[in-house]
Amino acid sequence: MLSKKSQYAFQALMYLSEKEKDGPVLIAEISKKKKIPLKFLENILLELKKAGILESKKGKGGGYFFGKDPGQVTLATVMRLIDGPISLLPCVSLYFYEKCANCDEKHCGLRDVLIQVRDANLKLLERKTIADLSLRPKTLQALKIKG
Amino acid sequence: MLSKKSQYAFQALMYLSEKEKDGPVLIAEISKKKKIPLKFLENILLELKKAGILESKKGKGGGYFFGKDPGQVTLATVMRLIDGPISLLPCVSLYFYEKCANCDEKHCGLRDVLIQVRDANLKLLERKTIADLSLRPKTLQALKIKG
DNA sequence: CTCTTATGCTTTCAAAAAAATCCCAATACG
DNA sequence: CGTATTGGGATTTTTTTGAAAGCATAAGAG
Repeated sequence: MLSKKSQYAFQALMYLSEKEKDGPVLIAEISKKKKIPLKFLENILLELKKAGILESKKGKGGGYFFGKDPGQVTLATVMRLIDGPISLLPCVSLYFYEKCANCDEKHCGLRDVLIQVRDANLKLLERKTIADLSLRPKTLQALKIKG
Repeated sequence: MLSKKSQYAFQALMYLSEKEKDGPVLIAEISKKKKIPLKFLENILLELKKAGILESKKGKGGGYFFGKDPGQVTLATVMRLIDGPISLLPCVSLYFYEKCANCDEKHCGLRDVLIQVRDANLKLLERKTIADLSLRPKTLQALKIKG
């Protein structure tokens, strides 16, 4: 399961993505609109900034905004940043690999399945970006039908 | 990520599956062979028993054994039993559904993606069983080549 | 019937992680 | 300068996880 922290991160990123054209957005505004505890949100945004996903400006007219194109920020990147491994066990993780305590990886049936699970997840999470979360398929469909 | 508890559960189930023909297996034996803390393992096996996956017999010649065919016990079942939801958020869970605090499900792009992720996971985890963990593809391949 | 061998069940404890809060420093702008 | 806003660590609270202890219960052997 995703932690509250990464749920908040996604909500904040979606909000920022929608407001992208309006310039910097205040933490307080996101906090209020998305009902995220203010100080917790501060930490989250800071972490996203350190990773280069967001940027910020202090003082009047300041706030947070994207440091890179929301269409370039994958869900997998955000999840790894905030929650760590996407894999179900460290022994199948690409970015956070750790050897199993008590299992021979060459003969572990569980590992084989978890690698398949990992790949299925990555196939989706590495493709989908923050931009995809706002431009939803259903919305696009609706537009198609209308147009 | 899977908890230690469900890792232990899978290891124990794999061990029991291999020893199925030898009759009941002692908790202590599993604990020793798989290096799982004894008392922790007791609780895990008990939980698996309550779910009908395992059965047990007390006294001399007692121990744990399968209550149903290992080929009928899916990984998804075990994971839900021990760790809870397989989905990344409760709002997309089939067995542990809970409404999102602050998002309109009909217009949540994140939810759409997480449903896809859930389905990709279930496709694998509902198919694979404990029996599959022991009878590994590579082993079968080796047998094919030999035979 | 009672001794031995096992599991059953509740409770408790400790450690770690998650979530939230607090404080003050740094920076930008007018 | 003074106000608005983020920076960033320290701290606290809560929840979850991992593990252990202890006594209860059941089954079989003799």
